[in-house]
Order: sequence, then structure tokens, then C-alpha cells
Amino acid sequence: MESTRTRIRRATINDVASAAGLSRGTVSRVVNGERYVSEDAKLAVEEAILRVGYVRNSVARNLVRQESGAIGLIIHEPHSLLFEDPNIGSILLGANAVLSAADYQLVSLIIDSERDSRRVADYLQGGLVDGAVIVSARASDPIALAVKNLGVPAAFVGHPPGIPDIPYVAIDNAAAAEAITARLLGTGRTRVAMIACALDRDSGQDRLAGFKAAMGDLFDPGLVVEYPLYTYGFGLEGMQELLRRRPDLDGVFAASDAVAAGAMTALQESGRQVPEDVGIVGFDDSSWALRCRPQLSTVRQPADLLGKRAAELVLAQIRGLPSPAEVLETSVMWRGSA
Amino acid sequence: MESTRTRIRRATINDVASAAGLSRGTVSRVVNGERYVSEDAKLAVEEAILRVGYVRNSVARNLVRQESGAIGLIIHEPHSLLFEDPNIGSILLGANAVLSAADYQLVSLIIDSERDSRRVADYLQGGLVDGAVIVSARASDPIALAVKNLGVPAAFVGHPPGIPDIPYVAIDNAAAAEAITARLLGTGRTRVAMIACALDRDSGQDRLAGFKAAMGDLFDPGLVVEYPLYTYGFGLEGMQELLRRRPDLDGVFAASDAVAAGAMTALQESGRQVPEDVGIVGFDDSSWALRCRPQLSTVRQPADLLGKRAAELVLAQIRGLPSPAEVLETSVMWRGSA
DNA sequence: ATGCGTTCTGTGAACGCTCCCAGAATCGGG
DNA sequence: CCCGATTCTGGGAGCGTTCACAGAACGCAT
Repeated sequence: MESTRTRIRRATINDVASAAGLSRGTVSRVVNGERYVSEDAKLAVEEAILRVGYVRNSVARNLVRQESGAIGLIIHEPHSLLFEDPNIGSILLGANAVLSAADYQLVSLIIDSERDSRRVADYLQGGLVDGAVIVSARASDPIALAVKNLGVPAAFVGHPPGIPDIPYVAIDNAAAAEAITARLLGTGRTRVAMIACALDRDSGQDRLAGFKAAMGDLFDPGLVVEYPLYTYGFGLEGMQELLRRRPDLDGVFAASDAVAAGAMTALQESGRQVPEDVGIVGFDDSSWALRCRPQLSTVRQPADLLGKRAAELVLAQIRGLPSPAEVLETSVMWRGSA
Repeated sequence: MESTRTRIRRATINDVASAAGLSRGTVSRVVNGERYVSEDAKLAVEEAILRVGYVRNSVARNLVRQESGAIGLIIHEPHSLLFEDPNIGSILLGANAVLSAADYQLVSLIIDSERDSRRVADYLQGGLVDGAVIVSARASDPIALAVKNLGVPAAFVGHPPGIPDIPYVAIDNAAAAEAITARLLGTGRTRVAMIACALDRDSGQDRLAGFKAAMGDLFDPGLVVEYPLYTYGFGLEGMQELLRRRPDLDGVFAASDAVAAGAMTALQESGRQVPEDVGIVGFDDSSWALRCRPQLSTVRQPADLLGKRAAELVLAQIRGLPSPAEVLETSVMWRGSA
């Protein structure tokens, strides 16, 4: 027998044309709202479209036009979507706002395995998108290579080292970390620890570097613990470990708000008062910050703006305009936790 | 002058063919790993591909094959992605796991405006995806109509009323809410309140209905407050309002874990002990639950499984197999908060 | 009548690929 | 040495559009 797949054949532009007693070209003009089609013809085509149930095949259209009207947004760290990191959501929404206004479709592609990585690279290279925003890339990312390879218009959110040429939009993690650590030291603390995370990413490295810079002579490697992800759980664990090592510490810089929230819980469970006994500061100014008691002093980073600007960089490239890298401003939000 | 867009022409299969001194057909066979191509030819083609820098144009391929190898995942409530609701992330990852294994590309489309809604509907109908998973749809959703219209294989996560015919995978919110409320009553409480949320969605309505059913004669409309979203903030606010109305209440069912976390903060700030003075239960068993002190008693819902099963339903339809709606099991996780 | 500009319509030629069929080359067995 | 089966290759047809061009129809001034 035949295949079991007997999907009903879709109506094409030709079906509409013969139903309306007109030609392909005229139907195409009506569908695309072009000039030079008579009122009679327009009505006849519209009636025929309804009658045969026509909807345009975008694949064929994209093939001849050599563009897709879609921009990919690649998320390399889907697990952070889940629990701790509200930044990705804001970036997504920011990018969507810009692209939607320019009538582009944002398509998000997540990479959760080696297999995904290859498939997404194919997707990007295959002409299915006109450009890409790449979030939380790692150094030597196969995606970055694929993008470079074919010259797909792209922009990074964040600034992975080792990939030149592709524009990015980022914040100065090191400077911001230095600023908030300095502010914490300004409250008179001298034994300040750090819970460092995600050292495989530029953001993690830079926040640690900024901390060291601010600490200067006070820096003590024994007061730094390292964890792979920016999570509440590692914040809790990290704080417990630090308290074991140095029960007399009087300040902590947590690499993100989620980490800070975990650390605060550990501190309070150990019977210490925040900020009286130990001052604590975070990073991101995410919804975590206002949720802590006391509320968290932290670095505000404009996550939605990161998404917006990255999208704008991609659109600029598509339009042949200059697309310079950009570093956005951060600020210290000083609240009750230190 | 000419257009400013002077994108470099991509190498096509024909370029490879002439570079290798072979035909289109042979190149295609090599690229797709088919049989009946000599070792010599294969080597020559592979060398030529490298030399001319060929990568396949998926748009052309999809046009002739009449399929895209992609499945859309539509998120109608992107803001919940941001802050409170970890479910969407789990659903996303679950769906991706299934689709990735079947070598389909998951593309997520978010709807954040009326404009988005139309564009996404076009995307789905235009042949750019072979099927769709639809998350958190509302009744009378234009997307649902578009999907039905063209018979795109699709599945809902959750069960919006008023849209028959399209399979779904859901949990029994009413039964689960009834079960956990009954359990809370079983600890000897008699003045139990509810913070109800998202009554414009089936999940919100059903959780409230389950609460009423469990309360029976004890149900008091004055002990229910209603809010639009499942958020920490509304939990805080709702609890404060309830304490104002009935300072002597001794139990609360919060419509989600995030809401419960907010409520717990309000309770503790009012000087009440949890669970001694007031028992509190939530819904979702998200990461919030373990983060509360005491840890939250809640309903465990298998969010990643929802995504997996929905993806499987879509694949089943594509393959012409039956795709029955499915209701997944939930269970009560009993911890310290009640 | 003739010419010219405008509006409208039809049609061939792509876009880059896969599918299919015809035919060439190769091989082993009678 | 021929024949049939098998392996391999080339190229026409077609997927559903858009685009460019040619020509028809029409009005209006010459």
C-alpha cells in the first residue's frame, strides 16, 4: 500500500488563481498588498482564498526571497532558566520587544546536550533565521564558530573571551563587583568573604576579579569558595563552608542574588544577625533581592536592556549598518543587608 | 546604484558538484549519507564541500520535502517565565528532551502582544514547523484556532475549556487541591483560608473548586482572597489581607508555592509561628518548597513530564498514531509547614 | 486616427534542493 | 562471451513562491 501519511494537500496560490479565474501573479499581488490590482480582481481573489482555504507557504516564500524574517535566540544554559536566574527571561522579553516592533519573529533555541548543539548550529546555518542573539555562550562555543563561519548576523549577550569580530552587549562585571565590594568594606568590615560561581564564564571570572581588586591587601584566598552555578543551593552550602573555615567573618559578597539568598538563610540559621554580625551583598537586582529579609544590597544590571540592545545589534547588521559592541551601565542598590 | 545588501552568495549543491566533477544527484546522496555512492565519489564530494565552503540550505530542502523537522512551543505568558513560575522551564526542558531524541528541533515562540499572536499564528500555519506544543493557552485563543484551522499536529499543556479535538496533557488540579486541603484539615485546623490566583485559567479555577470541595461545611467565602497571578508578591499581600480579616485563622492553602512563600513571610513578620499557629500548604513542589523555613508541604506536579508527554502527543500525530489526552498523577509532599 | 502614459494582468525564470527514472559500469555465473 | 543482477551516476521534474518583464486595456491629449 501507500504511505500511511495522507496529510491533506494544502491549497496553493495556483488553486486560488484558478478558483478566482485569475493568474498566480495577481493572487500574489493581492496577498502581499501590492499596487496595481483592480478592485474586482482583489475581491475575487479574497473570496477564492476563503473558499479554498488558502494560507501562504512561508517556506517557499523564504526560499525565493532568501530571507526568513526570523531571528534566533540561543540559550546555552537552559537550567538557569528553571530555577535561579531571572535574567534570561528579561533578556528574552527585551529582545522580543525590539524584534516584534521590527516585525521579526523571535525563535528561541535551547541547547541542553551535544546533540542539541549540532542541531542548532545546522538550524542557524541553514537559512532558517536571518540572524541570532547568543546568550551565555562559553569560550570555544561550536555555535559561535558556526555563526562566524557563514557570517550570520549575530550578537552576544555577555562577552565570552576568545571570540573576536562578533559584536556584543555586556556589563562591566569586574567594575561592578569592585564597586559593591568597596561599598561593603566601607561599612567597616575587614574579614570579607566571597562565594564565587560559574568561573567557566566571563561573568563569574570578572566578578571574582573585581572582588580581589577591591579587597587589595585584605584579600585572603581562604575566604573564597567556588561553585559551578549561580544557585540558592550553592549559596547555602558555600556560606556553611565559609562559616566553618572562618566563624569570625563579618562580610560576604555573593556572586548573584540567588546565591546571596541561600547565604542569608545559612547565616540566619547559624544564629547570626544580618547586617549586624555579617553584612551581605549580591549581584543582579533580581526579584530575589526584595524577597530577602532584610532586603538585599546588590548590583542592578539592566537585563531587559541587554536583550533589547543585542536585538538591535543584529538588526543593524542585517541592514548593513555599523554595530559596535556596547557596555551598559550598572549601579549599586543599597538596602538593608549590609 | 545597486542595493547596499551585498551578502556573499552561498555555495550551492551545484557549486559542489562542478568543483567535484560530479552531478547534483551524487552530491545530494553524499550529503544525506545514502547508499550507492562509490568511495572515490564520496571523497571527492567531501573535499569539494570543504573547498567551496558548502552548507546545506534547509529552506530549499524543507520545501521539497514538505516538512521542517521542527516543533514549535508556544508560551503565552512570558512574564511567568521571569519570576515566579518554574514550571514553564521544566516543561520546556522535558519537551526538548523528547524532541531532541527524535531529532526534531524545538523552537520556542513567545506571545507578549496582540501583534505577536498574529505573527506566531502565521509562523505555525506557514509550514515552518511540523507541529506545536501550546502552553498556558487561554480560552478562545487565536493560536488554538489557527492550529485547528490547518490541522497542524498539536497538543496542549493544561486543559483550556472550550477547545475540543486537540489532545492535551494535564493534571487534575481540583482533585489535588482537595487532597492537600483535606490533609491540612486533618491536622485539626478549622479556620482555613485560601489565596486563590489566576482565576482566568483552568488551573486557578480548579484549585479553588477543589479547596471548596474539601472544606465542605467549613467553607467561608470571607476566607478566600483572589489575585491575578501566581506570585510571591500576591502571596505576601494576600496573607496580610487575610490576617486583617480573620486574625484567628489557623490554616492557609496558597494556590502555588511562590504564593505560599510570600504568605509564609507575611505570617512570620506578623509574629506567628509556622506550623504551630498557622499551617500552610502550597502547590507545584517547585524549588520554592525546599527553600522555605520550615519547608513547604505541597502538591507535587510533574512539570517536566507534562512537557515530555505533550511532545510525545505531537510526534504521535505526525506519525499517524493515536494521541489520547492524558491526565498525570500528582502526589502530596508532606513537610514541615503544616 | 495616432501616440503616450498609466494601470492592470499573465507568464517564464528563478530560488536550492530531493526524488525518481534511465542508463552506464561492474561483476560473477553459466 | 553473453546475460542478469547489482552498484553507481546524471539529469529532468517539481516543491510554492516572488520577481521582472511583456503586453493588454484604458484614458487623454495631440
